[in-house]
Amino acid sequence: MLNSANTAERIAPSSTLRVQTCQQVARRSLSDCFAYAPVRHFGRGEQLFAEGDAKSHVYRVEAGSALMSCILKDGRRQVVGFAFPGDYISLVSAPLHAFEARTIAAAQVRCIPISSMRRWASEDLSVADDLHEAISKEFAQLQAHFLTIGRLGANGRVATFLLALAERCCDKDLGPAEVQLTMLRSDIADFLCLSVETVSRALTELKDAKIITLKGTHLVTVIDHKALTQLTYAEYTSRAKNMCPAAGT
Amino acid sequence: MLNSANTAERIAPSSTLRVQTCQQVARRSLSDCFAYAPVRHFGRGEQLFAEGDAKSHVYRVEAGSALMSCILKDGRRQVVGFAFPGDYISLVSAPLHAFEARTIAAAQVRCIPISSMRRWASEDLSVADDLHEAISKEFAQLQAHFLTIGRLGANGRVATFLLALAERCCDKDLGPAEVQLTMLRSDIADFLCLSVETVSRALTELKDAKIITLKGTHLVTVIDHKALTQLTYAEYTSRAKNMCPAAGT
DNA sequence: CGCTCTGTTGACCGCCCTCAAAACCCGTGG
DNA sequence: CCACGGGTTTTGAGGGCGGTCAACAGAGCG
Repeated sequence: MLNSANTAERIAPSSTLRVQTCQQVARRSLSDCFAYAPVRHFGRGEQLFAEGDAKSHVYRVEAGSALMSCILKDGRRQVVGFAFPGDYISLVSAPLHAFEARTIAAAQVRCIPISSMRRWASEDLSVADDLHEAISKEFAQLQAHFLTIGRLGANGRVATFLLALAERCCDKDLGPAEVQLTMLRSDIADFLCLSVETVSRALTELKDAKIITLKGTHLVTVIDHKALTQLTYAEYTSRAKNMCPAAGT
Repeated sequence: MLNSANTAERIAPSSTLRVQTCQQVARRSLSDCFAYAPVRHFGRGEQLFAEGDAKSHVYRVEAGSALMSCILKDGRRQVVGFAFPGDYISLVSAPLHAFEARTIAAAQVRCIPISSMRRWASEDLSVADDLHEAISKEFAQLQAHFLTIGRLGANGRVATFLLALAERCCDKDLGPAEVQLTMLRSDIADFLCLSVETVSRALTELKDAKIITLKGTHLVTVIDHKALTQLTYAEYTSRAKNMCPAAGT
C-alpha cells in the first residue's frame, strides 16, 4: 500500500517537465496524489485539525493511527471514526471540518491541498474514479456502522468493532487473530455509543463465553471467530471492509 | 428545481451536433444530466429496484416520494432513507444495490446510466464537482442521522424526523409548518430504529406537550418549532439539510 | 511508596421493546 | 347511507438491557 507512493517517486524524475506546484507525475490513483507530499510526524495525542477549522487539505495516514471526534451540545463526545495506515481523512467536501482529528499513537501523515486533489481529479479520470470510489466505500462503512449502532446490543457492537479491527490491523490467517486495542475504552465507548462500563462488561462477557481472551487490557485474541461474527451484521460490515466510517468531513 | 431540466430542454435543439447516446447539451450541474432522460411513472408501492440488483442507473425523483430499505438477517427491516423531489438515488458507486427502492406515493422518476454520468463528469468539471458535493452532502446527512440514532431517545429521534420533513417538504415561513406524513408509522419506526409503538407514543407525547398537533394520523402541525429543535442535535442536522441519508448504494 | 488515570464490578433505575387489546381509518358491498 | 372487515394506530402492562452512580482493582510513573 505504501509501495504505490514509492513507485511514483521512482518514476517521476524522468518525466518531470511541466512546473506547477510540484512535479508532473503519473497519477493513476488517489494514493499517487500523495507521492510528493512531505511526511509530517506526530506524537501521540496531537491534533491534526480542530472541529470548525476551515477545511483545506486531505490527509492520508502512513503510519500510526488517529481518531476523529466531535463534541455534542450536551457535552458528550462522539468518536466518528478511526484512521489507520492507508486511510484518508477529510475526503468529503465541506467548507469546515465537522470533527477534530487527533492521533492516538505516534503517527506519520501526508496531506495535500484540496485544490490540488480537485485539479488532479479533473486531469486524470482514474484519479476521479478512485476518489469517487473511496468516498463510496466510506459511505458504505458509515452505513454499516449505522446498522451496528441502530440495531445491535452492546455485545454485538463490541463484536463488530473487534472484527473490524482484526480485519483491518492483523496479519490474517496466522491462527487466532490478535488485536491490539490502541485506543482507550472510552474511545471505543464514544465510538459505539455506549458507556465505558458497558464496553467493559461486553468484553468480559465475550471472554467468559470463550469467544475472546484478554491479555492485559489492550490485547485481545479472537478465539471463536465464527461466534463473534454471528453477533454482528457481517453481511453489511464485510461489504464495507476497513473501518473509519468517517474519514469524511 | 425542476426548471433546470426544462431550460436544458429548451436550449438543446440549437446546439445539437455530435451524436452519441443523446444530444450534446450544456451540462453545468448534476441535474442537467437528467434533462433528456425520460420520465417514468410509478404507482404507490412500486419497486424501482431490488436489494441485490446490479447497479446500472442513477435515479432522480421528480415528483412523489420513495423509500430505501433493506432486510436484516434477523428479519427486521431497516429503512435507510426517504427520497423526495429533487433527491438522487444510488449516487454511490458499488456493483450491487445494497437496498431496495420503492415508492410510497405515486412518483415520477428519471434515471440515467451510471456510465453516462461517469462520462459527463469526466467531460465537465462542474458536473464532477456537483457529483462530489452531492455525495458529500449525503454523507453529512447520514452522519447526522447516525448521531440521531446513536445518541437521542425516542422523542429526540421523532423530533429530528419531523424537523427534517418540515425543512424538506414545506413552504417555509407561512405560520406553523404543516407536515404531511406520507409514510406509515412502521416506515418511520424502521427508519429511526424504534418500534411502531414507541413512535406512536413519542408523537402523542409531543402533542401533549403542545409542541405539535395531530390532525388525523398523517398531518402534523409544528406549533413550537423551538422546543422541537431543542430535542435534537440541530447543529448537525441543519448542517446537512434535506433528508435521505442514503441515496447511496 | 503513593498518586493518578484507567479499567472492572456491582446495585439500582429508567427507557424502550414486547405482547396484548382496544380504537380508529377507510374502502367495499349490501 | 350504513354495516362490515382489514389494516393501521393508539394505549396499556410487564420485563430486559444499558445508563448512572459508586466503589474497588490495576497500571504507569514520579
